[in-house]
Amino acid sequence: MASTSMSRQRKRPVYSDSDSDSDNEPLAMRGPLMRAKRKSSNLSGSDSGSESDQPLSSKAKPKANGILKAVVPNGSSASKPSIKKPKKDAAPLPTKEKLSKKIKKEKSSAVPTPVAVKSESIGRSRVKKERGAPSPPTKIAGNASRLIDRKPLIKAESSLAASSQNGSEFSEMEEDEYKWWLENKDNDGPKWQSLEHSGVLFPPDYEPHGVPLIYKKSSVKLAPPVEEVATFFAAILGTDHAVNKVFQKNFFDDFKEILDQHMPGHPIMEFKHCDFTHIRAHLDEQSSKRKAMTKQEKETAKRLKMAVEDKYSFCMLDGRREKVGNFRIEPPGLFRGRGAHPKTGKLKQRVMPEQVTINIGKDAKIPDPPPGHRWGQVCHDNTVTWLAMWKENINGNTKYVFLAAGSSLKGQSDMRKFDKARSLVLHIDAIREQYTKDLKSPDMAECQRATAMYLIDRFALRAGNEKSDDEADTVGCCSLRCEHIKLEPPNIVHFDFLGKDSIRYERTTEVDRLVWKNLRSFQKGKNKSPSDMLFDRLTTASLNKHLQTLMPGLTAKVFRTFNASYVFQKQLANTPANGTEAEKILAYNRANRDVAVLCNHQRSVSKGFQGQMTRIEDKLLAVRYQRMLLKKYLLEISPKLAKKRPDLSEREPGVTPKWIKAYLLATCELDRDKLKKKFERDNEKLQEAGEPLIPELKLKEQIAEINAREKAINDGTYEPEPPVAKTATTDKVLEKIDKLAERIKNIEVDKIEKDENKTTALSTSKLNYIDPRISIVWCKKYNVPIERIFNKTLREKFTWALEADKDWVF
DNA sequence: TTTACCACTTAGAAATTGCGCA
DNA sequence: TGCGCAATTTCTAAGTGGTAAA
Repeated sequence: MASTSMSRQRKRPVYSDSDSDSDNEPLAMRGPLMRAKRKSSNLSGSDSGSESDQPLSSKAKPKANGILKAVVPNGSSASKPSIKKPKKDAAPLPTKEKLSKKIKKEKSSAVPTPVAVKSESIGRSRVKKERGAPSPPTKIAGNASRLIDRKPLIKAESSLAASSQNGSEFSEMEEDEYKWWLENKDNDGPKWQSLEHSGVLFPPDYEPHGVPLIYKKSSVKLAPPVEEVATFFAAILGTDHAVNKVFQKNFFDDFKEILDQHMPGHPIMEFKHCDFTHIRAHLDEQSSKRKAMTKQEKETAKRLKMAVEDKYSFCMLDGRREKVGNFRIEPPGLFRGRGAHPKTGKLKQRVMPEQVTINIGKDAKIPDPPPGHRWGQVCHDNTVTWLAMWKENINGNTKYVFLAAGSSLKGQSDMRKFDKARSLVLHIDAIREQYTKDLKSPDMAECQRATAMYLIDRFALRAGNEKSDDEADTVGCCSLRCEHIKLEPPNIVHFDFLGKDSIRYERTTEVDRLVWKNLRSFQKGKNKSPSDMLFDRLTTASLNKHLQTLMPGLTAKVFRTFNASYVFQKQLANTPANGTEAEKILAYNRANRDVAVLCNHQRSVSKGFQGQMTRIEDKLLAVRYQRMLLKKYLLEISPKLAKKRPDLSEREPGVTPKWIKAYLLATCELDRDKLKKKFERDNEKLQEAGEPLIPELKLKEQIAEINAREKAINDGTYEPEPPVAKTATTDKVLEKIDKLAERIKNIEVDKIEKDENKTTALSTSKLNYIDPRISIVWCKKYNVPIERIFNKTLREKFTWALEADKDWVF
């Protein structure tokens, strides 16, 4: 909304095709997999899977050998001399002229004049003051208003203290929305003026269960602190961690230490003789008990939990109630490092109040530490946003308690992030021109920097800070080693390395020929071995320092946000304007998926995936079969329709005689089971009521009917009944057929989406990289309710973007 | 200039909740 | 009404990038 960049002249980046086969768009997203999946789609509409209909003006076509070929924006090969100039108006971004109009419009709304802002949450209006002035006291109903309207806001008898005395008063206050985005909030300077909160919530003390560890087939009763650690291991049995040798070793080293300390003279010497299964059985039993609780018991437990957490859930920031994020101190457990983390399995110790620093307003009441304890430190630092912090014992990292994602502080920072990425639109042409020039630089540092910038810009690579030996061996752009790329002339690069969270980045693509030559020279440099740094004259710090000279505030990570949002906006142009809501959402999710592929956001395939796909397939065929029966019946009662509606004579794909037989037989099996269950249930009820039971003969009769049906199916004499009342008119049958058609379409969309999302996680890009205003504007344009694409959490996180004008572009 | 530290964002997995279907 | 699956939420590890200290 009130973007800082709006007053400047905005221009669309020009995607030029240089002689050095430069293709100025992120390429990484154009994987062969994606194309193949698209091709498998049999849906109509603009995103039908036809290559020519594909969204990217610059598409990668998998070559016969599976190599991804980089192509220029118009779709032709970048490496071929016959490159067509990209049509500058083809991109979804508006023209310069339109933009300047838009800017004028935005300019006028960028500086918010005092306006009456309607509070959506409670339907009241209030008048916002001019920006820069302090926020007005928030008007809040009932007791709460007493707490908030007071001036000065926080005194010895603080609002929070008052609220915490009577439980949830504080958090039940009626909320009045504070539209911080209508103010021009300064990034520098203090983050808050006053801050009240209730501190942090500690995990409960350990309660021993007394289940022994089995060592060399003998029971060993463990001392409670030892039992606790053994129970941590029992809890991870069945996961990959439990069989990871490093995890086992690290765990056992720490376990042994606890054993030596609390049970001197214990017999436990080797991990391989430890049997945690009894403890695990106990945990499973506990879990089953929890699951078996009645609805009411569950509700009571939930209410009790909420009552305890209530006071920690909210804080008062500058007199406004804000949600706290992770107010819980992390419980002790085993460190689950990702990938090949050398410390995985080590014991994460219990955090004591004495280790915790509380950050709170000077005038606020300091929350009470748990009885018998004191806080490590209390500070009043308003230049930071955290409410509490402590150091964990595994890596010595600091853990912070921050406000929730939907809070004003996080929202402001988010909006700034996207505005910054958006302002890169204005600089990207010059930046690309500059680094393309620098690719030829005789200065090695400059040449490496330009090459790295190309990779960061085109493949959305992370910066790649250096890491120490006691972390997993993962890399980003600047920390790539020679072994992470393989070069194939004239310009093909195979990337294969582990990125953040040890997620594999594996991609084969064409690059600019100069980039390829540079990479070869960096790789084959003097005495370089595979484990040497590819960019040995480059650091993230030096790269970012250079980026700052190109655009204020520009760092390597801004390219990821910029490219993600830009690609997303562009791909959304493939939304079928006249499609159904499901088809529009499919197009939306596909654009989202393109971004996720670009950013390499992966997820592991869930265990039951194949089974789920088979079930969807079965469901689809079953509905098709129903439609087939209806069509057949309709032509029997109205043979004249055959000419008018040739579709009624069309075969249902996949519904073969073999499938029909198997399906009908499976139905018999299912029906028998159902009958038996119903019979038992009914009789149980009758017995409870003291009424006469249904005789078993009745059940046997019904089962005999099913058996006869089964025999007829096997004999090939079975004639299925049409799934419609015999009295139904032709119109009624037609109506039913149309309904089934819609159902089939929906199942097909589900199936395609499920398959396409198998290994790609869409949520990360949606949450962190795609400017939410693009989605909101899309919803307005295509008349899709925002709830269909943003869940409650996302809507809360992106409240600042909800009012984006329908003409807004990234 | 390098290193350590700090504050924050980004990330996938796991846990929990909700919902549709038989 | 219960079950299975999907969606959502929670959890916390693992990044980035700025700055102060060595």
